[in-house]
Amino acid sequence: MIPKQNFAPRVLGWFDQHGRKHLPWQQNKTPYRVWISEIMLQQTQVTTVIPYYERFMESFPDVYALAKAPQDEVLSHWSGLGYYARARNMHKAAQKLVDDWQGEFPMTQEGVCELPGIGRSTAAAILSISRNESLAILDGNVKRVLARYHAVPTWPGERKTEAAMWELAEHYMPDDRCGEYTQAMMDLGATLCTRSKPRCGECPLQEDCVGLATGVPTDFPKSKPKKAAKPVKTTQMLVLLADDQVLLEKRPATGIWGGLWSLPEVAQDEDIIQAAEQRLQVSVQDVISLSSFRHTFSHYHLDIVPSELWVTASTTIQEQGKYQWFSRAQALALGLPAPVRTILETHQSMRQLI
DNA sequence: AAACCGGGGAT
DNA sequence: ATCCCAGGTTT
Repeated sequence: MIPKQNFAPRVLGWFDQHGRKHLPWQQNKTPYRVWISEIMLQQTQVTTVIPYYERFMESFPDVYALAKAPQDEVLSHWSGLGYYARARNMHKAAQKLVDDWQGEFPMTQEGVCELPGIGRSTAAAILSISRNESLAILDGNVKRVLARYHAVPTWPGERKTEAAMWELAEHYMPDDRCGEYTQAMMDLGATLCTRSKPRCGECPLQEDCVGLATGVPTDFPKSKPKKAAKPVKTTQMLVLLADDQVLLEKRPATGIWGGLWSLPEVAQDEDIIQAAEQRLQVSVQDVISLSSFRHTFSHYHLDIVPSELWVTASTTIQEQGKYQWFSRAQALALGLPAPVRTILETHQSMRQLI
């Protein structure tokens, strides 16, 4: 059992002296007002949120006003905050509160979690701040404070680590002054125990913060392990040959190889003859497997499985714009993705062997 | 350009 | 039940 070490009293003492207590949503702390502030603060800094929050409350002073407002009006009040899905969820949640809960927030955390856009942490924030319930939050700020205080050795994105951190959060949650404690933890993380340059000298937890004792508190929380192994994707590329010409496909302007001419691709598990005959409108006479190879991007490996298809072009697919037949010389003069160029050059030597 | 972020959606 | 992503900002 981890001792409590006066954790909450120290955090609350610091809050009494240094915490922010006059923000708009810290007055008249109804569940509704706290909820709106929490959603806005999930995505945006305090100073930006304040004017949005005040305009929002003026137009939608309670859950009934929000529920009956047209979605467009809600979104226009959100305009500039981004993450519009959260505003839409909020609007839906307001309607649910009115329809199913007589406009009141449910009495339990589980009940509050049923509302769209509200999960365990946000529900705990709403209920602890507005009703002084002893429910712990675990947002990014609290994660950072706890990860440092205990020098948590693993990445909080891991399920086990996250579960352990929820236990810590609950362990330190006091039975009194719950709402203030929630506020205090968020403030501590936001103002002192920041991601870089934490001001440990001013922290109420400095004497027994294990992260600080290591000498490098910013080593915590441990960051997401760098993918040593880049993910591997596989694709099949088709070298369609008809009358000494090869079929290329113009890539969409955006995304990988945007705007370049490339070989037609077929999904890893797809039958290439079927795919070619259906999608490329050719009749396949012969198939030759070429050697597979790996092309590596900054963020993944692409295993390419090329095949040479000897075909007769039955219809006029070349008129569709996206596809075009080229002589090998023409093709090699185009902007081609490096692996495609490799295939076409290799193919030339293959051809001489046949 | 990479990390971060709570919740939702997909698997 | 678990993993991964959308949609942004911050470092």
